[in-house]
Amino acid sequence: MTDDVASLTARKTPRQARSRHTRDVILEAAVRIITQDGLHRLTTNRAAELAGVSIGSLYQYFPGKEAILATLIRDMRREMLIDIGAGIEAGKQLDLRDAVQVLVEANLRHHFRHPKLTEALEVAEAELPMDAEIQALKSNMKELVVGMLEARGVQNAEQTAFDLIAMCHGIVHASLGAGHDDLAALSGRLRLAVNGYLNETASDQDR
Amino acid sequence: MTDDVASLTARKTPRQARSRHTRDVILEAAVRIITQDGLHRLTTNRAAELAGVSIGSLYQYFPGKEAILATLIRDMRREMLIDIGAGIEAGKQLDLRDAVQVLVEANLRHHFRHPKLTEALEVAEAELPMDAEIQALKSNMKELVVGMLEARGVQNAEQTAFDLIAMCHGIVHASLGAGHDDLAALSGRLRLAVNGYLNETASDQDR
DNA sequence: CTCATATGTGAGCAATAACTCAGGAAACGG
DNA sequence: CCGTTTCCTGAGTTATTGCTCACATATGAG
Repeated sequence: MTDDVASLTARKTPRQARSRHTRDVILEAAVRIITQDGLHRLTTNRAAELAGVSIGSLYQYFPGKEAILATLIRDMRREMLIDIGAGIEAGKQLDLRDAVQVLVEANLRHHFRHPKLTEALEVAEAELPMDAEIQALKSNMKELVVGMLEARGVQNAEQTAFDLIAMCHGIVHASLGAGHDDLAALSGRLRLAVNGYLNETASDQDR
Repeated sequence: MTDDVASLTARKTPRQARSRHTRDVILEAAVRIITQDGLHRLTTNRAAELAGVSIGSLYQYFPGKEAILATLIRDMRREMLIDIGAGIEAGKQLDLRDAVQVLVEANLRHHFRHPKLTEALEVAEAELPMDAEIQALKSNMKELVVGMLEARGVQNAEQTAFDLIAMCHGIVHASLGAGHDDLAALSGRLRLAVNGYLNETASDQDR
């Protein structure tokens, strides 16, 4: 009945190596369940069992399954934020289209690195009250992209970032769902979509 | 336990007006639950209660909640197929970009006509074994779009249709999730995305 | 009116999930 | 060593959900 954000944060932080291990084992088990059987098959009992840990231990670190999901989502968003930061740094000297493509490919690699998990966590995120940190991470990611666009003279950068991210996400999601697993081909199609949008908005300058 | 498609089809078809009514009342209750409380709050007991019908009656027409969802999905896809057919007919004389835009706006209106429901059903569809009719409906929809593109000289129409649908879906989904409810603005942005993609692929002819 | 068929009822069983708690085992500091 | 803190255990409680079944009621044809 606690519909609060409090129920999404860890209950106790490990102090010994032993406990950090059980915490990790629980998270790994959760990942295995999600990737193999799907999000709705994740339960606290099942996760504890698969982790080879008692249900009591699980509740010592997570107040519920939402907290487990929130932890995984946090980890994912942190990783993404780092990737985006690195991508922007790497594309510092590139022009608009190439710089965007660097980010697109970073995101693509993320999906291919964690097949199924990334998709599932994004679904979970949509139907979960996000805690402050997750929101901050997403906000930071957005700001990085917006800044990158603005630095290259894109007007209405907020809207552009929103749409570019949304349409890439749409294509990636649909492709993975349809079983397309050719990263290079996907990358090329995303480039088409992104460049097309950018050409259409910026009716003048660059290229 | 029955992971079959059999569990997705109706159990008994109504023969009297009375029973057709209870069947409809159940479906309406399911829709209310989904739109107000979300997909995961839909249970057979709850739906029966909200419908003012006994749980036994529900099971006379639906072997489980997946069957209810499958019915709603079928209805949605039928409606979409009709809309697409009408849209293609209406845009018969239009050029590629305008014809596509007609379809895009038909889809947009569908989302705005059934706020939340369409989104929820598409989520449900993704994690449900679709029965033959649903698959056929989706296949027909795709063929209509592909045919429309081919009739206007688009090469690689399959891929193009896939990507256009996916990117529009992505933008619509993200926008609705973010609370954007300005249909006209959304329509304009989708036009940008679509035209951009089309310009990028068809490096020659038309326009 | 009468009976066969169709439809409706809801108590209640079985399975599953979330979560607690009293107590035991391990680590750690001194 | 020994006491304290940390960590682990898992049977058991509570709540929810899916679903059945024996029985009640309505409808329609003859």
